[in-house]
Amino acid sequence: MKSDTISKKEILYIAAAELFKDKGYNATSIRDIASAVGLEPSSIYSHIKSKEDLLSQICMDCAYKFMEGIKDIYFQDVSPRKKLKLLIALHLDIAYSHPASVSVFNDEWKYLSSEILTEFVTLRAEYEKKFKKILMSGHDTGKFHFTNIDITFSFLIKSLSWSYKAVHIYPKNILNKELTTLLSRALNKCQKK
Amino acid sequence: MKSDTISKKEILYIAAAELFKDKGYNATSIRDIASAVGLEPSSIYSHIKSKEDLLSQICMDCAYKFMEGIKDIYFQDVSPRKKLKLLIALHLDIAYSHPASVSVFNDEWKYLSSEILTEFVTLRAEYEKKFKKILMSGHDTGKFHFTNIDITFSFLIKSLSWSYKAVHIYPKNILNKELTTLLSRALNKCQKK
DNA sequence: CCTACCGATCGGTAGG
DNA sequence: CCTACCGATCGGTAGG
Repeated sequence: MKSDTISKKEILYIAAAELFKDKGYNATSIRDIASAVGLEPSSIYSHIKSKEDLLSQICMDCAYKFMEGIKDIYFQDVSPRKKLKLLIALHLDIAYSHPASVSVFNDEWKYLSSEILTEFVTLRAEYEKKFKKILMSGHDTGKFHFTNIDITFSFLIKSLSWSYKAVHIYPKNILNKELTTLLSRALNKCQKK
Repeated sequence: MKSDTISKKEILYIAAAELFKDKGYNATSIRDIASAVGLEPSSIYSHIKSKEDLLSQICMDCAYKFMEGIKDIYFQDVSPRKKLKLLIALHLDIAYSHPASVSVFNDEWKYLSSEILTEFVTLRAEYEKKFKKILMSGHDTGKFHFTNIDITFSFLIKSLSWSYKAVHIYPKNILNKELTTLLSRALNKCQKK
């Protein structure tokens, strides 16, 4: 059955993500990928049409996972504080289930060629817009405290985007708890006693 | 005079940092660097001995700037909270004065070859150790609140390390103020009213 | 600092 | 999926 076999293309995809993460996209050759999956270099091209195909699939898959995740959160009828917690969980869920892909998504997307790059950047801009709207709704209701929305967004995204590196060090729930505490407090104004 | 001339080597260094930042180390060719400074590719080798020489100079210069900066802060007789503020200022000072180098330092160091890589990683480990000691001294005196020192360190470092991207967007003092507020609050336990 | 050039490696194709 | 191979580009050297 389709659903319980893993295609050669998927094997290539997984091997490529791992290699791109470790060596970087440009330093990874088709020959590296071929030998990782036990094929001759030219045989790769029976399954993909170019090296960049692998990169764009990895990056776009991740981008769509984040988009779907934030859309779901965005339209839920819960408080901004709860939405922030869901966003943290979203980043950790994706990072912990696909750490190599997230690494490539974070660090190698800039090597996408123009067509796909445009699509990627557009998606990322939509994500940023939704994320900022959630932050602003918390800001306007006095739940979140910050001055500059752009700085605050960049700060939060960078705080979340290294989490794929923690996959083999801490269980997800430990990281989730600590980051949730740190980030919630960061946006929370302290009452002076 | 030596002090008011800028050597060809320094020109190469600056051009390389800019190109490595924009295209990545592996995607930047000696020919790219040569044409950026108006030389023939082979002439580069009158000033440097290899392409990796440029990368290692950029990365190690940055690494030593951070080391010197943290040593100075570490031995000052001020509170942990003040030291954290000085650390934020250190990261912003270096990022704002050498944004391209900091970008390369952050993202391209992994392409250093083994000898220099070892030196780099050692320096970074020392930096991390000092940074964590500052955090722990605040923790032990009840000034900083966190559970996991490693997660908290990674969180802070990542929060600071994107600042080179902000150089052409916000004045340094704006970014400093916002980050100082966010990060101070992140480590600060809120008194319930 | 240049002209001329080298061996190695790259992504990818032809043909079966 | 393989053998055989291609043109392009790479970092770097020789020699002046």
